[in-house]
Amino acid sequence: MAIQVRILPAPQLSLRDPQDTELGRRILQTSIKLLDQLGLEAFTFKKLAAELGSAEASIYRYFSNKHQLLLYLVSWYWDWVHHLVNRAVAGKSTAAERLRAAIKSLTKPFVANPEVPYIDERLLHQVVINEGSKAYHTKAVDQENNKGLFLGYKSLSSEISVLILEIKPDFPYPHALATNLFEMAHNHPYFAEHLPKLTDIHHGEDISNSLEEMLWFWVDNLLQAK
Amino acid sequence: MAIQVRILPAPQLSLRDPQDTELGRRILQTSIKLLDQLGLEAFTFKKLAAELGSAEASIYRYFSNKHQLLLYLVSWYWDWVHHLVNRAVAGKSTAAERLRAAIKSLTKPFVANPEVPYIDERLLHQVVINEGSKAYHTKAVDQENNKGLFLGYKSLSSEISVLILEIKPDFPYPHALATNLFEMAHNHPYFAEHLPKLTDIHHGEDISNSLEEMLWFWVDNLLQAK
DNA sequence: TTTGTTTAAAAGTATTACTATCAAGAATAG
DNA sequence: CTATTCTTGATAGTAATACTTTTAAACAAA
Repeated sequence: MAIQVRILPAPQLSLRDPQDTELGRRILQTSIKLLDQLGLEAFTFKKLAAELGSAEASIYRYFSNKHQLLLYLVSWYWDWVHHLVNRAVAGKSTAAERLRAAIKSLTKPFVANPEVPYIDERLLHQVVINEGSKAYHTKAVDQENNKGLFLGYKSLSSEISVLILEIKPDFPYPHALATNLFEMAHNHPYFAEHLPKLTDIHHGEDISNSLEEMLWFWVDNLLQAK
Repeated sequence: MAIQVRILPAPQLSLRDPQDTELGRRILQTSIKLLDQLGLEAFTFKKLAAELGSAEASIYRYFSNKHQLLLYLVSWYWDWVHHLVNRAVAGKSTAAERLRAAIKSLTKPFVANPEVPYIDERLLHQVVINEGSKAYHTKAVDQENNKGLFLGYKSLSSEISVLILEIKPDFPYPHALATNLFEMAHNHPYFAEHLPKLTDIHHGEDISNSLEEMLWFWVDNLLQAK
């Protein structure tokens, strides 16, 4: 019996859920590939349609523009990471073990055998590292936030901050620390590759291990505050 | 005698230095205002020209596109903050005092009497908070980095990491901590305003004081690591 | 006075970001 | 099994964007 994971992004994130149709799933799969290759700026629905052997107008039936598609993908990503965190945290008995496991999931948000056939989690992880911050750095943030488009990110952040408070109930900055962990988990691999002067971890082999170590160092020392 | 501060961005950051001409200075002044009002996506050279009562083609003589203009402004910003940090650090006798002063400059990068008449530092600070990360989240990062377009940011980061090592010579992540301070200094005011669930500081009156306090808390605890 | 530089104005091109229409095929309901 | 609805691909069209080019006037420098 194969257990299928299905992430359910809020309906406002698309005109209709692309996961429901063959074309929709191919849009997701191919847009991740193209976003990785071209970057958000050079990515267009026209190029995506060409790659799909489909028509521009067909894509517009799923997403009203490329920003909405990006929001969908980013939101999918955070729901996915949330799922991984939940699974990793499940067995652990102490709060410290749970936080440690959560950090491990954050720094390695993909699995050997992809569970969702039309999403390459490894590639999506790259895309979110490269383009993710553009999802909320826009003039429409407040509107989009009111529509609940950032709930995935916020609810994971909130869950991590609960873990933090379990370890140290009087820690004054649980949300900031949680967010900080996410930001570091994405920024430092990017810096290591492109702007190495800005970090101390090194591009190459086991970057996710040194990243995990660094995040744990942060948590461990900040939670020792008296 | 009036002492004039003049920031000198690398020549590669513009086709010709806008600070040299009246039109150039008006381009800087007005583009900051428009970027703040419209955001990078809706900002165009056409609108800027209209606002200036000038022609689109005239602006293209200074900057080859809006991304280059953004890079120029961001670079100018970091050189400016570097200047403030240098000044703040100057009198202090201990490394801890110097770091504390640097953090203060980071969280309040403007002065009562603007020293550069054609740049509103307060507004530029806002623009860099909102749009700054787009300067390096692009497919051309590596090229642009090789051309030295991010030297302003990197050299300030390097200076702060030296301060960190003066306090604790065996601290394993001086660059990451320095970068982290910059990122937090920009992200958390943004979060406080738009995505308050992601932070613990509050939008309003003395946000820069609570921000300074939080950054110091970070530094102080991380540097206590044994 | 001549020369060079800088600008505003206008016009033109290629691409982007959509919107609308239509016909064929697939799925679905009665 | 037929009528209807839904979905897609194809085509065309529009407005805005991101430039580039040319020209002529203003001005500054030699």
